[in-house]
Amino acid sequence: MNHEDTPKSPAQPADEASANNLPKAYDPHLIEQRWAEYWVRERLFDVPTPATDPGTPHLGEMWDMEPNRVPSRPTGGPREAGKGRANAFTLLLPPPNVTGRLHMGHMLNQTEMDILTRWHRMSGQTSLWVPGTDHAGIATQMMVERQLAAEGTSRKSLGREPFEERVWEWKHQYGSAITNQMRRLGASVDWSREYFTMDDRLSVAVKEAFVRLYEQDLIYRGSYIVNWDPIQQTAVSDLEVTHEDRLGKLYHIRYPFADGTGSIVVATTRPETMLGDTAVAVNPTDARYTAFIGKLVTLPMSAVEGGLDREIPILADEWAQPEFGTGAVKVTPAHDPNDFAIGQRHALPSLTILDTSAHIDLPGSPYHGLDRFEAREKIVADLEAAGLLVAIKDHNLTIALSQRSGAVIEPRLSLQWFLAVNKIPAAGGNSIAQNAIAAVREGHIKFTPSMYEKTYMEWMHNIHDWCISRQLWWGHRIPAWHCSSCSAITVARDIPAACATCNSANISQETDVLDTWFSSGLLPFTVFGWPGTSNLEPQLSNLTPDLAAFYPTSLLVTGFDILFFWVARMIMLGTHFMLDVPMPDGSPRKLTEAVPFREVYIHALVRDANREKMSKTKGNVVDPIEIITKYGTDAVRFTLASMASPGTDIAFSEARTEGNRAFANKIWNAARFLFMNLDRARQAGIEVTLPTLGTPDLASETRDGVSPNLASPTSDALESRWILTRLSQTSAAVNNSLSDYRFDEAANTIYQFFWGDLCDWYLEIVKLRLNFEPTNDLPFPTSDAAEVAVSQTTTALTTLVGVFESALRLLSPFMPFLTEEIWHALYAGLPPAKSIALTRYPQAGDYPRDEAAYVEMFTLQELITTVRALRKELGIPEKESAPISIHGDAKTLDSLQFSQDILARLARVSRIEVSAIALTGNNARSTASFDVAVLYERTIDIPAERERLTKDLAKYEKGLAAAERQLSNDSFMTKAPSAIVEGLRTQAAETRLLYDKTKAALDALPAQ
RNA sequence: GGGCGGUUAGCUCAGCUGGUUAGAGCGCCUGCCUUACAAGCAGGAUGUCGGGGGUUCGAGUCCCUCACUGCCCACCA
Repeated sequence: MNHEDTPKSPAQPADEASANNLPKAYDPHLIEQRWAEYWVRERLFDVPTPATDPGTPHLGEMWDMEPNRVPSRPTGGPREAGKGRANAFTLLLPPPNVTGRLHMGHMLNQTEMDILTRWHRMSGQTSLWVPGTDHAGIATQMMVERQLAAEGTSRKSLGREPFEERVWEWKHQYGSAITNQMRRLGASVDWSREYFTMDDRLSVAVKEAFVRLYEQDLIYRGSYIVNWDPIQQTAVSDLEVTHEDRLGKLYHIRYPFADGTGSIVVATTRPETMLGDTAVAVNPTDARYTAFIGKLVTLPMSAVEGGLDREIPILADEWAQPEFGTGAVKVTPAHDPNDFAIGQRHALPSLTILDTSAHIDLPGSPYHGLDRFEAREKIVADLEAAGLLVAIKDHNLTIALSQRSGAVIEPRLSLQWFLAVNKIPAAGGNSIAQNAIAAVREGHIKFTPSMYEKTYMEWMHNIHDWCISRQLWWGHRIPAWHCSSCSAITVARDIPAACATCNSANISQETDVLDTWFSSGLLPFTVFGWPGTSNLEPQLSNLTPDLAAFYPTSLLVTGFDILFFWVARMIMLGTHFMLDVPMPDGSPRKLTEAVPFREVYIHALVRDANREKMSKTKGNVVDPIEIITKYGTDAVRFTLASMASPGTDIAFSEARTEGNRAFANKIWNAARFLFMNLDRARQAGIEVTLPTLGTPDLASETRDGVSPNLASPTSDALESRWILTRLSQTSAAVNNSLSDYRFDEAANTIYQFFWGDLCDWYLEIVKLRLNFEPTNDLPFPTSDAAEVAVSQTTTALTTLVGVFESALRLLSPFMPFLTEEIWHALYAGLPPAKSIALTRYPQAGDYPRDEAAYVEMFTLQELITTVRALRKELGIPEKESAPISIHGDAKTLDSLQFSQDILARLARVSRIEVSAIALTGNNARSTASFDVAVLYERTIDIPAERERLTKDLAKYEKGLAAAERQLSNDSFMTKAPSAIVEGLRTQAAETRLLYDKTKAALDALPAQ
């Protein structure tokens, strides 16, 4: 911890930890970078593939593998997800886009994952966190296209292959920006397993998945209405479309009957699509129109030259709703999903009248080449001129926008590839959606918070086939070849030489690529090597050693925004493919082992301090790197963790972060205190045993008992017994909270323990026990004094170091940098493990509990607090000591008798008198267990005192009344559990006592 | 149009299966540079738990209803 020099290798820190060379204020910059690099360089969190042992991969062997070696699994740590399963905790990082920059959402996500991974690792599980990045089709393509535009060129003028090369170049140059930012956060991932979704091995897997689904007849190609983004010029899935309410117009347009006998008025929001109308529909029950059914109308564009002069039928279809508009609807099958369905029902032709950029595509017509919105205006004007525009009404409509480009979605009939999610495979079994539903319904996947299970189910039950093709260049190109001779399609794993149908060599590969989510939906098994490379029996070969060891993954941590995009797709594809992969023992895999993960933890959105969604346009985006630079990574991590309560969004607060930086500083200074005293001890020749409880070797020996290191030589002083009890309680609470993903509870518990218990009380008391100059100022009168002092100092310091080291381990998953730094310094260059992250997580059973000490300490704290308050009220100067008088039961007095030195130091008590009678008056206060008076002559502020007492009295009176009402209520007495009744009785008695005392004090106040 | 949340101190939020007198951090007020820490220490003030009704011996907690607010889903021209 020598910060004056150039940073030393963290593996060999300064020889001696000394308070002298520690800066007074904690400066995260001096240490964070160093440790982040150390963790990566030393490969501390890598988990190698288990040795191939055909038949039964043996995870037990992994315990001997350095360096991810952890103490044996203690009892009371994380709950095991599946019984009888290897002791592994596996987690897949939701891959950020290669184009991405770290934002607060990432940081929250990664902080939570890192806390859990570090906790599981320290709890004795082989913990594997797999990182990677996503090629993010559209986003990346856009990024490079923008770059090209700046250079005055374009994707199209470059051509497909040079463009793809260009994107790869971009990826190699900038693609690691986000993972480098991750390293800075201290994410304890296995970097040796880092993947990119377009890596060769993953591309092979994507191809394999596609081909298998095609062979199973679950992928098909067809012409359907899809959501078309005219800017990107590609189809997008339903999920990539957002809806916005806008005020629009409803146009009433007259369509004259072809026979000249009249007309019908239709209502539409999109007059321009009438160019593609092939029918008019009315409801069969609509009496206004039944007579017209079967008649032909002339498309009113007939006045225009260009082949638009056509007659279309009026037909009956349930879709037309009499109440809406005029009750008659024009039908444009190629440009509206509903109209398409009507067209299907009535075998109508589909006329595509817009090109891929949403311009009218009708050569020869006066509208040709116009943008759809320009065309609308012109058509409306023309209709009006022709006297065919009946009305224009305001109309609230919902428009569909492309999430990525913001373009108004144009429903467009086009040839796309789909995944049939509701189809029962030819070979039998369940549909993809059915498996995905069963996996959750049968409890093989658990959602936290559980309400998301409902959301998931709702969506999955109403799911449509998934359009998986995209008209992009960047992505996994669909492994299908079109034959120009017979137009058959050949789908193959390897580039085919000829058409599989007619054997023609005139084949060319499909130009579409796959939806990015198709490849990321496969990740939970493809990252572990699926489909395998061996040439064994194909199905069996799919079980790679990594899959055997790590699939299903334990957990998925993510935001709800990708619940459908990614989570649902992983469940669909995971259950579909993995059901075919045998278990390590050769038995068929069941659904429970086929799921991609056993649990899903869904976290909140990070918003700004005003609860506004962070967005670039609003300019309220909080850059995590900026905040980290300002407050330190640990402080930001701790802030996010402490605010991450399930179900509610996080309003990121800089004030909170500031508070947590103060917490880090507090710990830093507690460490300085510790090192200062270790220095003194060294100079005084006192030897302090460093704690080994958390180290791998000792942990296995002490797993069921109390560490000999902490139990002995442990001071039997009250504060020692108390702090160990608190440590045990805190460990229990933190482990419980983390089991339930209650990061907020866990963080707050540790905060309270470290600051409240350890620093505010324990450290202050321990100062009394540390005495390095036995000849001076000694409270012991005997000649053995020096010896006693040395032994007391030794045990006190040993306990202090032990407790502090445990607290560091407890905090380590939350604040990995700070704790790593101090922990290494504690061992002065000879740490018992390479990292605090490889030590054992504190367990309740690691520390002796002493309930009596807990109660005794509570009374003492109450006394000290009361005396402090009285002193303040009496206006006693801070530095001045004062005598007190106590009245209480024998037990209380007895216990306080041994704590006189503590009272003297913490409450500046110079002398203690015992009073046989109750104490009242303006210098006294009462609690349930004692009365105490500070003996100090000073006039007090009588009105203020009267006000305080009156307030108290009212409070007691109210409480007493409530309690007595309850106690005299027969049904309460008979129905309430006895513990509650007893509790209330005790409380009532105490309140009565306090009431009486307060009343007496009030009466004793001089009148004014 | 369906569905799901939220409403607790000035601010941001806890409060688990209903059970003693509702908590924390920040902010605020008062006094302290007490030799680990002023990014600190000590003391203090602050709530008809959104409104109304109900169930219960007992409701911040369960039910109904209203209000406000946020989000997700949705093919009504």
